[in-house]
Amino acid sequence: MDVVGRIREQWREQYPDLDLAPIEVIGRVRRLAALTNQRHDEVLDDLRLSRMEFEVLSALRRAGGGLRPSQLTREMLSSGAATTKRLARLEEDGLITRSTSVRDRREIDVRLTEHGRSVIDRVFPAQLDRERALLDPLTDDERARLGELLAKVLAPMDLAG
Amino acid sequence: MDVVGRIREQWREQYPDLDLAPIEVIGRVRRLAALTNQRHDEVLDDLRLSRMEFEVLSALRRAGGGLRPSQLTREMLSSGAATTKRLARLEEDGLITRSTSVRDRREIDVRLTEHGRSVIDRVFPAQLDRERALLDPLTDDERARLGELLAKVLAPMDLAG
DNA sequence: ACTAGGTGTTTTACTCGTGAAGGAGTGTGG
DNA sequence: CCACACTCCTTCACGAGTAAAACACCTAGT
Repeated sequence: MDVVGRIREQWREQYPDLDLAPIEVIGRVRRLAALTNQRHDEVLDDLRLSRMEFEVLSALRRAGGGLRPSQLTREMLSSGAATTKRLARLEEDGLITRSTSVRDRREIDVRLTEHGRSVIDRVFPAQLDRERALLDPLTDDERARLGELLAKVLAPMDLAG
Repeated sequence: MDVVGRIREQWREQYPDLDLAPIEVIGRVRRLAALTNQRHDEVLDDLRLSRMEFEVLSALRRAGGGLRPSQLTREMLSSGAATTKRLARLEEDGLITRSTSVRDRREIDVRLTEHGRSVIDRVFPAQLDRERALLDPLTDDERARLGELLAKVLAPMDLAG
């Protein structure tokens, strides 16, 4: 039995009449996220890059072109203030540029620099390998099934909030 | 297609030759954890209780008796310093007591007060209902299968560290 | 008994996130 | 045209987390 299974056992002893089934999913999702975040951080620490800075570079890289801070904020499920700080730091490190849009001068166009792009092109595949290794215990079919089931839970939540 | 599916599409356009399958699982796990944490927080905000304080009370409640700070730290995957701060606040609010152990005076025995216990006995079932609602899109079989698959990924990680 | 080393908790100094207020820019109805 | 409402981004004040050092205590070898 895994850690979450033992936790559920403990709860069952305390609350024998409660339906504790949701723990099996939600508890594991939260714990798995915490652990994968830790692993992610270990790799990035060596590169003097925080996980959230990595997220910014990733969002820019996969968008293919420039993004505005408000778009980045939406992608990252965090506050606008956090985005400003991350961008300031990434700009100082020469990984991105910020330029005010000509058509609407409230808007900022955030873009990867040459250097920023080369960093993310190096780091992203390495992170992907790391993630693939975590899924080694699953067969390809199981991995696909797991992805489907997660999508089924996630889809309505993303619509709602 | 859900948000993570669209993100994978974007990556595929940028890196057509990379195996992006891990995103389907890891990306969804992380996003789902972030969203469920947000929901959790909403409920707790009304009660002037932070999510991490709730985690402390939960760990104590399901343990059935007293725990030491180091045990709580392990349960919560966070630093010892964080545990100290949370316990200080919970003690001030009258939800727990801290007493130094007699046999080994380095150790602290953390226990729920009457009040702390009544708070968690009220809040925990409510959170469980909330979590059950999130899993409504799944049949019972799907929920069970999802739990199993997550356990399969989680078990080796928990052993490792 | 003394001390060297180990363990359990707290303190310190710092980073990073947040909500709310602020500043700058756009645009619309009178 | 101009004031008012709205949007986008940033700044501010603060709360919470962390790593590392400090502190308190125990224990085993001499």
